Amino acid sequence: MTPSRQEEQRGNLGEAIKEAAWEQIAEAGASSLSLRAIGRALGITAPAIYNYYEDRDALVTALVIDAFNSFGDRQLAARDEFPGPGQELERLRATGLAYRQWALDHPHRYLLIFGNPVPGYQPPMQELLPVMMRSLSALTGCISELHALGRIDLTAIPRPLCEPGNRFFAMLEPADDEARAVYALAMLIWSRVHGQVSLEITGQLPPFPGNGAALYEFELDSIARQFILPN
Amino acid sequence: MTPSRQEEQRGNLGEAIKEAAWEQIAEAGASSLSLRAIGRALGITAPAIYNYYEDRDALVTALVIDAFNSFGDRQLAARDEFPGPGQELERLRATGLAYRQWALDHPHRYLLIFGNPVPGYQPPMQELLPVMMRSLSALTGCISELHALGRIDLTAIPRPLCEPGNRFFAMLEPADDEARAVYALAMLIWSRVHGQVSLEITGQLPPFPGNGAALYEFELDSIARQFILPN
DNA sequence: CAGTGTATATTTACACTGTAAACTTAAAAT
DNA sequence: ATTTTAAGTTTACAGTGTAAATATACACTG
Repeated sequence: MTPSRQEEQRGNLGEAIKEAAWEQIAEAGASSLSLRAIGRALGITAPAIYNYYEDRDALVTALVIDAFNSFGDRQLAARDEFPGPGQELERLRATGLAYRQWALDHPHRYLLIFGNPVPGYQPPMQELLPVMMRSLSALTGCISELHALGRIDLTAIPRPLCEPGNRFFAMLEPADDEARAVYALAMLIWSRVHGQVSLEITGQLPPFPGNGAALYEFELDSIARQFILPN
Repeated sequence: MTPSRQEEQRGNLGEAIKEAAWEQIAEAGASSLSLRAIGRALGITAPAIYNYYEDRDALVTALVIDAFNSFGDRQLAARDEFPGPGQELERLRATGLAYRQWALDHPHRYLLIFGNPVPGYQPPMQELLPVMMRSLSALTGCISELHALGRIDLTAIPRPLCEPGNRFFAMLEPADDEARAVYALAMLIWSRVHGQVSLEITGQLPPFPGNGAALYEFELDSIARQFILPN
């Protein structure tokens, strides 16, 4: 007698549910995620999922955290490709290129964490902030390094207001003026790469030479030229 | 005997359906749009909507077209605030500021036309391309003007590939190299403002001074300094 | 070993969703 | 006056998330 799918999966059903969810998201997008369809794929019924995730939102949160970790891993790995002193610019560029490549590799994960919020889903920031900050630390780290080397002039960068209720309050509150300027520049660079990448993966940009990279590399060069002093 | 809501609406139910849909979208976002809830709000049953829109997608398309027209109206109005010769830079900046302001005024409309695709919705480009091109014409017009005045150097701008199947194929196909470079620069500028605006209205950017405009105006200045030659 | 407790599933049920089909009603056209 | 047509309704079906009650099987305890 062959073991049922249910018995095969026993013990790691929580992970199997996430895997099935990713497969479903890869096919039809993040917001058409069906617990019943996940159950069908795993040979269980939909309410069984409630033993592993409190509700649909909790499952989405688990997926978001996984996505942030996957994204953060790539960001940090790209940064560490150029670990030496004197390679600060290469580090920054590598994280920039990795940003787009990860998004192209996992467009639905990208949209899940950086796109429109899933309807009705309120992200629990307390849970997400650590993985968010880790994933952005590659960029902010590069900026900090370059600033410490005197190669970035932060005086003209607008400072963010530090108002409670904002998504990044817990991140900005303990930061001094310099750190806030670093964050602001990171946000500015992030918004540029996000603009292109989000339009590209949603098919709203025409294709460019070099697997679509020409316009993106133009932007990376623009960022370096505008903000990073030579030498 | 008071006239039923049904009788009140008769004759312009098609418009009333769209209005109810916008109200619903303003409350819960674009993808949680319910035909039955629209019917409830109007005192009709859901299947009656099928007399005005073939299905849910057709209603979404009508909403998208309305949103593009509203957006385009504001873009063109902003451009026309500085109609004189010699005001080309002010025109460009006014369209840039109007871009953000319209998004802040109508965040759900913005996300509907420029954000994640609504799950399962395939936009009919043949219908949408005219209103899309009109709404982008304020920006492309400003760039063309400035280029004609010798104030933009397009040589370094990457040219888009013109491949069928892309969203903008019908727009790029008849354009010559110069027009394609204008489009490419427009896409680049668009991706920058879209990056900031989309992050801002989804609450992923911290607030900045001047009603959040400080970082955005910094970007508009960056665009002008990088691409527009003085005089 | 017997019995109990707990974890994990299922079944059932409810309130939603889009939409297809058949039916009713009222106005317009011949 | 009769027929046609438009624009509603009711009914029905297949799907959704999820709450509540129920069944089952394993682990621990007396």
